[in-house]
Amino acid sequence: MENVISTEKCRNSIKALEDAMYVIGGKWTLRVIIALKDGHTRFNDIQRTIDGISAKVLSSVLKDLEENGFVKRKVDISVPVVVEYELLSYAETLQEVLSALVSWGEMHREKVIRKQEELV
Amino acid sequence: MENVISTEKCRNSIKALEDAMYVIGGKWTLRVIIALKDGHTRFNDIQRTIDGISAKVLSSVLKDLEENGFVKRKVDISVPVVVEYELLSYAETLQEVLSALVSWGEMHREKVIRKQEELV
DNA sequence: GTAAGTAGTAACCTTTAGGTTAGTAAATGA
DNA sequence: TCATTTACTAACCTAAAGGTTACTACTTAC
Repeated sequence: MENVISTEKCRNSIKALEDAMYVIGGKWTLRVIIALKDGHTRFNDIQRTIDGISAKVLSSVLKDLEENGFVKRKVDISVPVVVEYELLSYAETLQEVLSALVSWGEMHREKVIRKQEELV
Repeated sequence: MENVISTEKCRNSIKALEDAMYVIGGKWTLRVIIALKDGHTRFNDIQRTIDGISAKVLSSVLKDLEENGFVKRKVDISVPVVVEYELLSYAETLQEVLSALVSWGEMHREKVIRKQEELV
């Protein structure tokens, strides 16, 4: 019985992990979120901040972010139309994931550099 | 000056993030690490625990994990040959990332379910 | 004698995320 | 007047991750 419960817990964790990776695992997803956090709210502005992203990809990432409740798309019907992407508070729930990834990445990079230096 | 420093910090964080995603962002990478953590050390054993993974993919994931210092491949030259994959202590550095992803995924799933219920 | 298990690899195919190019329509700047 | 900016989209293409099938050579179990 104990066992059944623990394996089910385990399965749930794995599902959760896969869900998380599905939502934020894209090549550009987190970078777009960061650009929005840094105050870039408009399409071309975001595209300019993120080196290498194409309009097509940015557009689809923004749509996904909207669907997942991270972002609100606000259209100001003026001439010309102004579209603004607003980061919603739900995006803040990613903070822990984000900082865990960044600090692990920094640590890993240092390790890789140390290893390279040893080889010289 | 202030600005130069902060934008460089920012660029570094982004690099770190991308490095991290590059290393652990594969479809199966974290699942293999979890299987190893759960005490599955042999090839076919790991493959059986991870539903859907093919031998080819498992083989390449294990090679990557070895290269990145997460895993040691130990061959016991007996008849038949026994190969064991040992999780190294470096894999423990992923703990924070792993639990952040799992708990975020669980939270997100609950949110999605709540949303679906509202629509009924 | 044969089926299944050991730890994979080779060769091939498919899917899909992402990249590229071109174009919209209206407005502003040089 | 011509180029540029706005916020995209359509159509197409590429690369790479991953999937499938078949096979190795040896051993044990039935």
